[in-house]
Amino acid sequence: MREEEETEWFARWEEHLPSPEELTPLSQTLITPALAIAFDIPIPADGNPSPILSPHFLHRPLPPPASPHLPPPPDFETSDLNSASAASGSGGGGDEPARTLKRPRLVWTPQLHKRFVDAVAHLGIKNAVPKTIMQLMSVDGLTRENVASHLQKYRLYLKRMQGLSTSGGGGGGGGPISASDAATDQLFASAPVPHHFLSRRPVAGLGGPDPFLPYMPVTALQHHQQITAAMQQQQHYHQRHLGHFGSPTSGGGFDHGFLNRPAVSQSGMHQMLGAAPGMGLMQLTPSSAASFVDDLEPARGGSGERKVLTLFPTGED
DNA sequence: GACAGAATAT
DNA sequence: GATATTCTGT
Repeated sequence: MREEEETEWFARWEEHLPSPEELTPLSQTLITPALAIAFDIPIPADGNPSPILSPHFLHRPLPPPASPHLPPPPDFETSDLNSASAASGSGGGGDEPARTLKRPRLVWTPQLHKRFVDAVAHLGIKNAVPKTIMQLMSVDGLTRENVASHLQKYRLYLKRMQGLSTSGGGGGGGGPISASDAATDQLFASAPVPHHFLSRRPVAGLGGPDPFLPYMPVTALQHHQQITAAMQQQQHYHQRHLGHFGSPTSGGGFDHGFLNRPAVSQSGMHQMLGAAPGMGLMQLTPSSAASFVDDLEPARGGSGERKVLTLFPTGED
């Protein structure tokens, strides 16, 4: 029956949820040492180098950059990043420090989005407001603005989904959530939308007994394994190149064998980003080194100075 | 003044 | 298109 299905997907989805421990921090400072020096920004070994992020990793025994888990990103050409950022980097000088201090663009990875959805689910769509969501997510460096922005988009997505399932129009026929091939859908599809989100409220006839699914507290979820999430992220990016999402059957699709591998020690990664001056991209990346390589892929080389920031759940909320 | 949500900009 | 920033209402 339907319920069983939901229970099933939920159970599976849950497995993919990142746990704070797995996700643990690894991030990078957004300000490279060079920049820090250039702009006289203090970088305490055990403190906050910048107001941008709270670098747990900073006082964390950072694994050597030569970590076996950190193979040189094939697609990621440091030189490109460097040169690209050179204009805005310390060398470019053209950019003001203010720019450097500017909060970098956050990339909502599937993992991060999962946390987001999870939080929203727990709060209930009605109580899900940026601040609360942010707190529930417990992601270091994540701001209310980040969440608000994402929430805005998420709502639009939900609305769209509702429209599809409600008006029965769109190819949604099969289920409530028929992932389209839009990038957005891929991301959002990576974290199932609780069905009750899609149902426009207890409509007569639907008779949803509970507006809520039995979501377990985030804290509980956090204890789950999540290596899979890392994989999904990787796949997410692969998909962008290879084509589509739902091809678990194909050898290259879902390789659960890989997913089920013992969690890679989160101990080290992301330092590399720090090595890319001018790169302010921030990504919440789970500890799996396996995924970070792909993560680094410059989502958009066009703009030249896109920045990514790596965030991570702190779990200390 | 803080926050949420929407609109607009990058 | 994704995310940030700004604007407006509460």
